[in-house]
Amino acid sequence: MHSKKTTIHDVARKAGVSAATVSRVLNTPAIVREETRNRVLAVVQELSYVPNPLAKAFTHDRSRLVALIIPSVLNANFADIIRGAGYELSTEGYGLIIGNSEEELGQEVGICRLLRDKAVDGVIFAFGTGDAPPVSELNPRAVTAFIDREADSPYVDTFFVDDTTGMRRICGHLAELGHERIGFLGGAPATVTARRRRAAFLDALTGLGLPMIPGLHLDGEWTMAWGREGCKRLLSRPEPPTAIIACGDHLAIGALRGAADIGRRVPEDVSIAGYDNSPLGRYTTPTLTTLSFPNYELGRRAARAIIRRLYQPGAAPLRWTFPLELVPGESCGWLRNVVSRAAPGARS
Amino acid sequence: MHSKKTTIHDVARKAGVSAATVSRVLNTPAIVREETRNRVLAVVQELSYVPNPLAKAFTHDRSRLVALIIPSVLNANFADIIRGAGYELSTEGYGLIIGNSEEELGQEVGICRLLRDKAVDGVIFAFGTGDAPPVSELNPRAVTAFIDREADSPYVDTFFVDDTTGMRRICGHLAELGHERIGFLGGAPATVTARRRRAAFLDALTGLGLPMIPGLHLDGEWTMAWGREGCKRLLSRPEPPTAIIACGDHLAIGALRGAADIGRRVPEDVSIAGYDNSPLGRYTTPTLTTLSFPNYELGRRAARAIIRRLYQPGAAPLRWTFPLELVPGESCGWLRNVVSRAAPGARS
DNA sequence: GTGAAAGCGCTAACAT
DNA sequence: ATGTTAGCGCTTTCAC
Repeated sequence: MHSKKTTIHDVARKAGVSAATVSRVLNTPAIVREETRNRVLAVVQELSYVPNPLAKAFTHDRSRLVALIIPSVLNANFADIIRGAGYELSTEGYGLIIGNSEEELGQEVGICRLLRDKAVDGVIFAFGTGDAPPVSELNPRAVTAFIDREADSPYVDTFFVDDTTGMRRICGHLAELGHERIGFLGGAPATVTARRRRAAFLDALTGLGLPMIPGLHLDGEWTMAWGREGCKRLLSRPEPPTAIIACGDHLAIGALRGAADIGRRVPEDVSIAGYDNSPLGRYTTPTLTTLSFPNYELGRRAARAIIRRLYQPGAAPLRWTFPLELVPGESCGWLRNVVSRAAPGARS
Repeated sequence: MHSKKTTIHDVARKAGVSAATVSRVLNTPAIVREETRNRVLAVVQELSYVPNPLAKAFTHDRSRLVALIIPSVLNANFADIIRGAGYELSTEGYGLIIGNSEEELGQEVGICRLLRDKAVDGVIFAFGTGDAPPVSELNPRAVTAFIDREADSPYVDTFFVDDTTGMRRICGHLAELGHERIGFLGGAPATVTARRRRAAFLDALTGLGLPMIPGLHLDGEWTMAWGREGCKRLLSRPEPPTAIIACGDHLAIGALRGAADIGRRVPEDVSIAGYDNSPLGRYTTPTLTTLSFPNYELGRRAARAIIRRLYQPGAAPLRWTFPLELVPGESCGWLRNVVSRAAPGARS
């Protein structure tokens, strides 16, 4: 049990040099004479000296900590963002703090306060509410980056996915399969993500000349439970949709279950499409037709952007939009199968 | 644009007091005269002064940061541990750093090095490899807690789940349903968790007087892919098991898919049980018979333990074992259905 | 190339 | 009840 931690002065004394020299050996080895350097290094080794990170952080006024605020750690997609950001940050010697907002602005405020007390160097806001993130609660020095969320100031980097094209791909796919009555399961309307996807969906419908049936477009929450419930609601209508787009894989998985609850088979009775290419979608039965979603990449890019901006505060703001590609699965099928089977009411 | 951050001295000067008094107002308000206090508080407000957290951390020699090292953020169970720990920590003003070990000891070493540079106050090791965690790489002052992993030193708190009873419950359930040929899909044998669950399974078999058929007990990895593959392997045997226990819900979900791949129905053709009560198991079709698993609670308790030990370094080590209860789902059914294999008659 | 000294912002004795 | 002083461990001028 060491009575005291060894400091730079202990090393200096033992090596017969000044603390400044030890510091130089450790930080800018090139500028110190080789002989001195080796001597110091030997003592460092011998005493197994490790510079006090807290003191370093203090003198540098940098914690080398970056936070990622996401609506939920339970969603496998967000988990991939964590992975991407974590990978990028750790290779640069940065630590990653996770903030779980549960989609509430209040929580975000609390998290930001906490982060201020942790002196994080940067914050990535991913998805979340439509409200402006409470950056004012942050350490003013902290730089920010946004994922699928609009920035409220210049000099922040933003990363989006191309929902417009993505929705067009999914809708186009369903249209090719003969579907016209397409239901839509939306996320929490309080989130920009949900609003944007909904708008993109309607846009795609129009672009493809498909009928617009507002009663088939439901808003909800970002939970599997809602996917299940919403799906049942849609399928229980007198004129149910023949295909349903759930604008998130979690919703889609819930929808799959909802269909099963009321004895509808997918895709024989109804086609169901997801949105974020969750790894889970490869294991459901049927597998999910969905959209490739660059979660890992989004996390990496946002982390990169933070680090970059830490070193070049005035760098031009990045604004990146990732494409979304169709990932065909078994959950969407031809309309004729539905027609031959479904009984209820007339068709439009 | 502030040319400089306002410090405690700025506040002191403006309020006509010493820095020490400002510090007292902020930290131990009770001991300063009300009038002075109010005056200082007013200035704090006016200058919107926020104490430099880095300086605080430095002087206190405490970062108020705790790390959680888990094998994967992609697993919904681990996510619940994150949630539990995050909740507990944030209410105490602690930040949570996530370390993703991907089950590799090498990664753990790297993470611990990183954490040392972040001067974390405590580390929770959850699951992971069977090797001793590289605590030596940590800041020696950091306290530790372990989840489902054996501690290598006294004075650390450990949290386990009662695999023995848990496995007995599952096996007992299957036995009641008439199953005797029970297959087992294990996790990565390098992890203690996998080894313990396997041992508990064999133990349960013996306890129930069920036949021990080693060929039906497979080791693998902690992935859905392995669950799928392993399941197919078991079911393709000349004498396949009538029930399979996957010792993790991810494995079980993979197994469900594996059964579907080769056209076996669950539970009509084969029963499949999971292990960690993942929320996903409620949404699969069929829903998973599994074991309640106190992930959130494990995270909370471990975080609590860390905080406690931070304040009482010499506290007696905690060793807690959580019970595991059966969570019946649709994925396990009566043996007679398997035997007859014709009509899907009664369901359990 | 290296040392001396100042200082980052805060807190904790010690005085008063 | 409040002010003074002395660090915490490191980096960084500025001399030499």
